[in-house]
Amino acid sequence: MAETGAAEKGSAEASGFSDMSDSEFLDLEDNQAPDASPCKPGPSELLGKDDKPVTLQTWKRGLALSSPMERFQCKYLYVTDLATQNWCEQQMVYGKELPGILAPEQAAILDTGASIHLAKELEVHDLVTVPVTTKEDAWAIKFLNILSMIPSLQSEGRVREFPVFGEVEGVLLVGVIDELHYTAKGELELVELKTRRRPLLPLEAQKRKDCFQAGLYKYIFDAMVQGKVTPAIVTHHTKLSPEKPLGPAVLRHAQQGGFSVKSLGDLMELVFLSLTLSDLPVIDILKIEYIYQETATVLGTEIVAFDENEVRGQAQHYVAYWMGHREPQGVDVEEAWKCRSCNYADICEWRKGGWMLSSTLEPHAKRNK
DNA sequence: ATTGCTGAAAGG
Repeated sequence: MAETGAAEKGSAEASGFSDMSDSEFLDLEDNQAPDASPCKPGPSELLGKDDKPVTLQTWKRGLALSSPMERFQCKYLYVTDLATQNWCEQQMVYGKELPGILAPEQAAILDTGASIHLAKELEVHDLVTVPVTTKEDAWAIKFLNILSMIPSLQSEGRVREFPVFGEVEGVLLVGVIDELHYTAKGELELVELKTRRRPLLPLEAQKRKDCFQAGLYKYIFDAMVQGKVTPAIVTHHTKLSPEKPLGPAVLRHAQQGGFSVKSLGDLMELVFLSLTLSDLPVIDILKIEYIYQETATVLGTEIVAFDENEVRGQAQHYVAYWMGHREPQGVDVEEAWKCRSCNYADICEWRKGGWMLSSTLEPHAKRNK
C-alpha cells in the first residue's frame, strides 16, 4: 500500500479537471516531512534501521565514494539546493546530513509562506490528486502538468508553479517557477514570490540568493524552450525507464487531458515537441516580489538583470562541491551574522576552524588597522 | 540486478 501521491496542477478551462477535491492534496501536504529532498540522508541511512545488515559494499558506497552527489545518492538537485548553497553552503550540507531539525518557529514561518503560495496557485489552477507508485509515474505527472500549462500560458497569459528541469554544469537541476505571465507589452515575465515574517526589506544577502534562484529558473526554462533539454538528457540523469508501463491512474489522467500516450517515452517526446513548437519565448523579465506575511503588503520588488555568464559561473562553483571537486565552505566573516539563525551553528566545523582562524591569522590586516 | 528509491519550495 504505497501511499505515494502527487498533485497535478491543471488549468480548469484548459483541461476540465475542475471538479476534483483538493482535500486529499492538503492532507498529503500536512503529512509531508519538511525537508523532502532528492538526496537520501546519507551516512545515517546506512546504519541499518531495518533487519538487513549493512554490507561492506553499502558501507563503501555510502562513505568511501568521493562526491557528495554519490554520497547523498542524488540523481539530480533542486534549484533551491543551489540557492540555499548561495546563502551558506555549509548550512546546506548540514541540512542534507541531518535533515528535519528545524526550529518550530522557523517551520511556522515556512508553513505560512507555503500557504500563501498555495492560495496564489489556487487562483489560477485546480489541484488534482493522482496516486503514483513509481518514479516514472511521478515524472509523468510533471510532464502532464507542463502539457496542460503551455496552452494555458499561451491563451490565458498566466500559469503558476511551472515545472522546469535541465542540465546545468553537468547535473540535472529540477525546480518549479512560481509564476509566468505575459505583460501588457507582451513580454514573458517570471515572478518569484517571497513572503516575509517581518515588514522589512530584504538584506543584500537575501536578494542575492533570490536573484540567483530566479536566474537559474530562467536559465533552465530558456534551455527547455530552445530544445536543449532532450528526453535523452532527462533519462540519462534520472535513470527513468521510458518503456516501463505507467500506472493506471496516470494513464487515465493522460487520457482525460487528451494526451494519447502509452509510455513515459511518448510523453517525454510530446513535452519536448510542445516546448519547442508552441512559440514560447525565452523569459524577458525576472521579478522578485517581497510580501509581508501578515498583511500581504508588497515590501519591495526586485527586477533582476539576467547575466547568463554570471549565473553559469555561480552554478559552476556550487556544482563543483556536488561533484567532489572542492570542500564545502561556510560564510565569510562579514556574513557571520547568518549563523545567528542557523540550527547547526554549535556543531559547525567551519565556525570552529575556518573563518575564525583565518581572520585571526591575517597579520597584514591586523597590523594595518 | 542482490543492486531499490526521491513532489520542490517554504524563510533567514
